[in-house]
Amino acid sequence: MTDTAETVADARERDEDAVSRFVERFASELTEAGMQRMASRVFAALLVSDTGSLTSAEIAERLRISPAAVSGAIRYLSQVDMVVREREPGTRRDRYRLFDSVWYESFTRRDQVLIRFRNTLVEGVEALGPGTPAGSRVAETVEFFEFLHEEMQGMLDRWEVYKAKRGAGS
Amino acid sequence: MTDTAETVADARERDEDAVSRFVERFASELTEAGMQRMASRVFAALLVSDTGSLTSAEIAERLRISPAAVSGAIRYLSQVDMVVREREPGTRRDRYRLFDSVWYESFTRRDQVLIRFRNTLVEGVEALGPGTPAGSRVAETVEFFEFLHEEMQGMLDRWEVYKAKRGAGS
DNA sequence: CACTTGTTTCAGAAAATTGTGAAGTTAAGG
DNA sequence: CCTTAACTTCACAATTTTCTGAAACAAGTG
Repeated sequence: MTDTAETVADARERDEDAVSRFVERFASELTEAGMQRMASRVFAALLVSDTGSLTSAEIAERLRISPAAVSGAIRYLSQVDMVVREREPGTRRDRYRLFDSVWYESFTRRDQVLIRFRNTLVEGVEALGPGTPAGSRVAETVEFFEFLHEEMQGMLDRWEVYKAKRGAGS
Repeated sequence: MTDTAETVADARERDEDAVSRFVERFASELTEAGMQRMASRVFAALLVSDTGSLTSAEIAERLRISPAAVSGAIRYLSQVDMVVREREPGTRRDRYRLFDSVWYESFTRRDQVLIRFRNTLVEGVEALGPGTPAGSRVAETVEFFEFLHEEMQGMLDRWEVYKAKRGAGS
C-alpha cells in the first residue's frame, strides 16, 4: 500500500527510509550478537518510536510481519525484561513499552549467565581434581567469572550515577 | 612408589565420564550464549586437557566428530583468538592450544562488538534527528555503550593486577 | 448474550544451519 | 619426485529454526 498523503507537518519530518534502514541494521547486529531475529527487529522498532512504545498492529505494519510473529517476539522481550506490556486504557489494545532501564536490565540478565557458567565450572574443577593442571586452569576460570560478577555490579552502579548526574546537569 | 593402595586424597585417576559430562554441559552453556556448537565443544575439550592443547585426531576421537567438524571449529576459534595453532615439531601434525589469556581475549573481542553497535547507533541518532525524543533515546544508548567501552578496559586491567598479585601471593 | 476487536496458539511450509563423507590440497619423508 | 599423512573444502542430506495463516481464545460493548 502507498503511504498516506503528506500532511503538512510543521517542521522537519524524519526520513522514514533512513530510519527503517537503521532499524534493520541495528536489529541485524543484535541478532549476530545472539538475540532472536524478530525480537531484535521489534526491539529496534520500539527504540526509534518517539514514545518508546507501540501497539502490536503498529509493529506488525512497520516491520511487515504477522501478528503471530509480534506475539512471539514480545513474549521473549518480556521474559528478559526489555519490554513491558501495558493495556491502553479505554481500549482493548495492548501497548508494548521499552523498559526505561533496558540496558541495565539486559546486563543484569547477562550477569545471571555468568553465575550459571561459574557454577558449572566449579563442578568441572571437582571432576578434574583441584590439584591437576586442567583442574587449576578451570579453577582460574572460576575466579575470573567471580571477579567479573563483582565488577559488573559496580559498573552498573556507576552508570546509574553517571546517568543521574548528566540528567540533572542539563 | 609401588604401593597400590589408594587413599582418598591420593586418587589420581580422573573420572573420564564425569569430565565428559562437564565438557558437554559447559559447551552447551556456551552455545546458548551464542557460540557455535562445535566450537563450544572443541573449546571445552581443550579446557579439560592437562596440557591445554590437543591434536585434531585427539579432539575428533574424544568428541566423536569428523575431522571436518574439527577443522571448522578450529577455524572459528582461531579467528576469535581463543585458540592458536602450532605445528608439532618433527611431525606433520598440528596442535591446537588454548590462548593463555582466553577470557581476556574473548572479552576484548566482545568490546569490538560494542564499538560496532555504538557506531550504528550514532547513525541512528542522525537519521532520527538529535532533538527528537527517539533521537535522544538512541543518543543515551550511545552514551551507555561508550561508558561500557571505557569501563571494560579498566576492568580487564584490574583482572590482570588481581591475577598477578594472587599468583605471587600463593 | 451475540458481536467485535485484539492477542495467542498451533501445525506446517519454507528457509537456514549443521555435520558428514569424499575429494582435494599441502607438505614431510623417503 | 613419489608416497603418504594431515588438514581443508565442498556438495549434500538431515536437522532445526523461523514465520505464517488459520483457528482458538479473551475481553470489552451494545
